[in-house]
Amino acid sequence: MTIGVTIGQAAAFAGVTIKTVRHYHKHGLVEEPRRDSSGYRRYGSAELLRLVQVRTLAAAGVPLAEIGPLLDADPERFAGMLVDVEQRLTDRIDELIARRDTLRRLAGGDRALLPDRACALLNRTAALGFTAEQVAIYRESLVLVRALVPDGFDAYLAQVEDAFDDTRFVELVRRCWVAKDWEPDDSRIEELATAMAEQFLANRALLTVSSDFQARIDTTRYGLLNHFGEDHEPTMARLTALVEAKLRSAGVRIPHQ
Amino acid sequence: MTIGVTIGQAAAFAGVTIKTVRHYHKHGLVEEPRRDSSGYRRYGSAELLRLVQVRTLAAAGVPLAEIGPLLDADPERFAGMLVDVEQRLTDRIDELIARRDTLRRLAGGDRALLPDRACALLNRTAALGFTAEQVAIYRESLVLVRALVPDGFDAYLAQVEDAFDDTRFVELVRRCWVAKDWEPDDSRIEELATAMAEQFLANRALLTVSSDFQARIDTTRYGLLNHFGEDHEPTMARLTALVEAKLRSAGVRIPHQ
DNA sequence: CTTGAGCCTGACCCGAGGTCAAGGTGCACC
DNA sequence: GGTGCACCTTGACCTCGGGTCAGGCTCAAG
Repeated sequence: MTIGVTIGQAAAFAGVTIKTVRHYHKHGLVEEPRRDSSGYRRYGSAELLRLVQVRTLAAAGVPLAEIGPLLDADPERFAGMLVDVEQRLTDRIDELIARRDTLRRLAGGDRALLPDRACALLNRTAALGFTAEQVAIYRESLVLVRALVPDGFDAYLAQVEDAFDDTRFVELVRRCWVAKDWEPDDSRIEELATAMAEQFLANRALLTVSSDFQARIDTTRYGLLNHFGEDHEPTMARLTALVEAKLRSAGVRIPHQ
Repeated sequence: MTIGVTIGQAAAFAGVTIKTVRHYHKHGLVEEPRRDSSGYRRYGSAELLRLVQVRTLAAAGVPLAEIGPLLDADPERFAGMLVDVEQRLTDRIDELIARRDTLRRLAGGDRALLPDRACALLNRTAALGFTAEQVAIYRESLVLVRALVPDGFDAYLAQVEDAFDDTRFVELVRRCWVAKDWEPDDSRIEELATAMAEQFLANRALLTVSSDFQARIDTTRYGLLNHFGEDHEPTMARLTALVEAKLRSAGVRIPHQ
């Protein structure tokens, strides 16, 4: 009567492959069992127990290099470490659940990149009558701002929400979008810049940015005026410059460049 | 005004390392963004979106090689594949939860190797007055039987549970254990073998093994008589041989060797 | 003008196994 | 007593998803 089970049976019992069992032997996690007359490994319950222990810990995400010392530690320490391993496992489970939620957002474009609050803002922008292109550009600016200043993003959103409550300001922004297609030397630009600056000064909340935000956004532009492509939009560049100049001369500190 | 965010900001936004972003570029998962005048990569919202998509799928366990085709598929197929990915993720979560439960069993030896039902059986064995050593040997036999014949294990347990209800049988088994220390030619062995065979014949249920079990256990011994170390226990070997002979002459089919 | 952080490429390294090759064993069936 | 066929042996190399290191460039601040 040959005593003990073969490597295949041991592997099946522990729920791993034969190769994995040999891997564990090679790394000293499970001692090599005795061999039968033909050189086959023969596993007894002690080795099976060890194998199940190793596999369970490995499957829980414990690196192989840590498993040996862990299993060889005295029972007290072992129990303590088990609690730790369980905690790590729980964290991983929670993370996977979070990933699954993110995955669901993936189906609907924006929601993968922006929090619900920002998506709501985009919807509001659309409802205010801005064109699809305008909304898309604004969306891009939101994504980039969030990437640039993750910590200040919530404060930024709050400021924009406030701005949207200022109907005169919204109207001016709409006119700025129209101005995009004017010639850079159109005389109405001067007029629009004056109105814009006055509105900013009348509602100073539009200008306040958190110090955190301010500190890091120097190279970027503030509020709704911030948008890329200015290189290709000389009219907008001129409008922005005029508004900035007017605000500065009214004593508002605005970073240059 | 430099447009777009740097690789570090993009990586932080997506929650990966810089190295990982470059890895994705190298494998064509995220297109290389344009570079600024100094050769730095500059990411726009399109690349950020793609990056978040890739990271989300990768974190959900989708192999990198599958992610490209998946994201480039038309929206309908994409949605379908997302469901599939989500299913895989759910499976993994469930598996991790199961692992966590197994981990808890690791603290208490037996429970990592044997189902609760088998542990209960061991406790019952102990309560019936068998010594700790006897219980330990029986435990080992249970583990090995489970490793050898995983599918037949439940049926085997059921049979043993029945056997334990047969008080005369239990008494005989206890006497067998005592016999272990007798000389191989002790005359009481003959007597004991006769009693054992009679009991088997009186309660045929003790002999029935599921065909599934039977088919694969030929090289092993049946029921409680099955235990290793017979090589070192000539007395037990003789007892077993006598019982088998008596059963065979009574017409019971027992595999040889 | 230096300092420190961030970026560039490229080559090699790592964990946890998987794959392939070339051969020995055990057993059932003809 | 062959002959499959599944299973076992060792050893060398491969894979995936990155990490690490080296050597050099760029940028903003003090």
